[in-house]
Amino acid sequence: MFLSINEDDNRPIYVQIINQIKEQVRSGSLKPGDELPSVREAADSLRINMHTVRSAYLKLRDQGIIKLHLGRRARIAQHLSQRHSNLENDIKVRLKELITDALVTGIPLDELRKIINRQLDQLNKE
Amino acid sequence: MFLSINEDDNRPIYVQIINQIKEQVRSGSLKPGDELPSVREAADSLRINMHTVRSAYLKLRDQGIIKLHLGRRARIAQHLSQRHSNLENDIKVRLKELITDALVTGIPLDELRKIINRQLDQLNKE
DNA sequence: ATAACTATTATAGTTATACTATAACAGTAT
DNA sequence: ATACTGTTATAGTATAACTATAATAGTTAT
Repeated sequence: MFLSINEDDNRPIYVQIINQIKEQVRSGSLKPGDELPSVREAADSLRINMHTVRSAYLKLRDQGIIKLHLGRRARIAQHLSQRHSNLENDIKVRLKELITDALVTGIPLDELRKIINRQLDQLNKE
Repeated sequence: MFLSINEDDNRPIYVQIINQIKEQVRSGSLKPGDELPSVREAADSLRINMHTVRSAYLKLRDQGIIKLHLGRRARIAQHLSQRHSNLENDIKVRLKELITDALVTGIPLDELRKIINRQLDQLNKE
């Protein structure tokens, strides 16, 4: 299974699951139509409750990333990337806060620029 | 007063306060040594409880951004920007998630680059 | 010194979030 | 049929994010 829980990560378990699935979608490990593990399967494997997995799946469904159907496993949505202006604005707000945090905690602007470009460039290469 | 609460923002009040103070520090509206409003003053003005303001101040103190002393108002720390590798790593993790979210929700990489550069460039001009 | 401001600490209660646990119900696939 | 699926319901625990009140203690101005 491609899911794991990091005990040192203090974010909620369901958020960690969401992030991991999103990352797999971004990298192409998960493609539209691909099946996700069933909530019971994932829960047993991660030794957590079924409902914790389900809450992650529900959020992903609300974000249009997966599709849920009674009796069938969750699947990656066929048509990802439905853009909403709200989402773009949310990204901008988070970006602004991230930059502020970096600057206030002492990372200089030019170094921040480097860190960002390094991550963006790495995505271009993939 | 330079603090406000956005009802539409679903983040906790104390987080909003933290972000606003950090942004003022970044922009230079608040400089090292400057006094913050007293917890009671801020609480009355925002119509919230003293302890909500205090919890924001405690977090800011833990991040080394403000100093607290019994009987005296909180002040912006003299020596900001104590860099910890943890903080830098935290920034990188948040950045990666932000990029993933942007890509998965349909913002193309080159446009994301533009959005980021626009925000960074704006800071250079200030 | 005392009054009026500060922060700090303690205690208690409310509401919401993030779970865990169990069970029943319903659709799907073999 | 049966063995998977998701869905719904109900209940409980632990923690976070507050609100409320009050007592204690240091600071500052008069």
